[in-house]
Amino acid sequence: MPGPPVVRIDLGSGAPAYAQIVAQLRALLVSGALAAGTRLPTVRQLAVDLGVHHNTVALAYRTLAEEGWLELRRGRGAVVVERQGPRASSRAQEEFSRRLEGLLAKAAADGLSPKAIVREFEALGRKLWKGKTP
Amino acid sequence: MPGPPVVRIDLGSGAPAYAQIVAQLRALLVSGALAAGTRLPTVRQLAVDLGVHHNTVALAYRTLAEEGWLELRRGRGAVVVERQGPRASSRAQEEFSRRLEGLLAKAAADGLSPKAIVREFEALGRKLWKGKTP
DNA sequence: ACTATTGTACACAGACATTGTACAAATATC
DNA sequence: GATATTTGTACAATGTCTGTGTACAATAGT
Repeated sequence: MPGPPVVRIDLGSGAPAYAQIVAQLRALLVSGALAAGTRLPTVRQLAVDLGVHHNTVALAYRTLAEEGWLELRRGRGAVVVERQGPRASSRAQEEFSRRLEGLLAKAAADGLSPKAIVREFEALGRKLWKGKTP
Repeated sequence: MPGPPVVRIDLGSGAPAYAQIVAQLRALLVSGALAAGTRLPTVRQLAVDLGVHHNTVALAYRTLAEEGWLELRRGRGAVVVERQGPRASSRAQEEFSRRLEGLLAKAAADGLSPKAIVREFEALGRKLWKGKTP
């Protein structure tokens, strides 16, 4: 039986390390790959794996805890909890729309074809909603 | 005859102002809404419109100039030029994949339904490739 | 020629990201 | 049960990033 899925970050990507950790763990949480009850690696363990300071991982965990994904307790660790997502706000909708537009434009500017972009989108969609809301 | 399309940024969105300007202008450039030969507003004019410092706009313009979209000259202004986009690198492909995954997961976590997400994706696709590469 | 316009250079202030270090709460060991 | 270990947290220090104030350089207009 495998341990929890691994996180890999890309230093030198511009994006802050803690934000990359948050983004990747959130993807695993949304997809259900990290189900309620799962215990995450300790902040120090994951920090060593990624080559960053444990406070950087701690900040990522705290961010996810504030979103309702994790429960954090000293001495125990980080555990995934049941979570009822919020209702979609128009704020979130607009934010998503603008960020997606920027991302697609950047991809096109970098030479990715519309076909390749659509393919990637569909692949990620299957990955994220793997049997959740088909 | 209308002037060039307007840019609107959202301070308090977390994203840096100059990055928002870059992202929105790049979207207009990719879609062809800003064609070669078009003259952009001066850095000071756009800065006043957006409520930021002109050096902030200048940084955005310089970023787009380095990507090959604009030609900048003192006294003249910023003009859109013909641009041959690069071939897609695997680096760009991976970058896009990870950013898109993070964005989709964030949207899902914020309560957006898969249906709403797909709808937005298709709408933006039509907007960005309006008659370019169908 | 001279003035106005326009992008640029550079130093400064504040916010943010990461780290070093020490601490507090829970658990494991004996 | 006392004690050591494990685990998340608090906080200051440092370097980087963002945005601004101000002055300058190059082009255009008169």
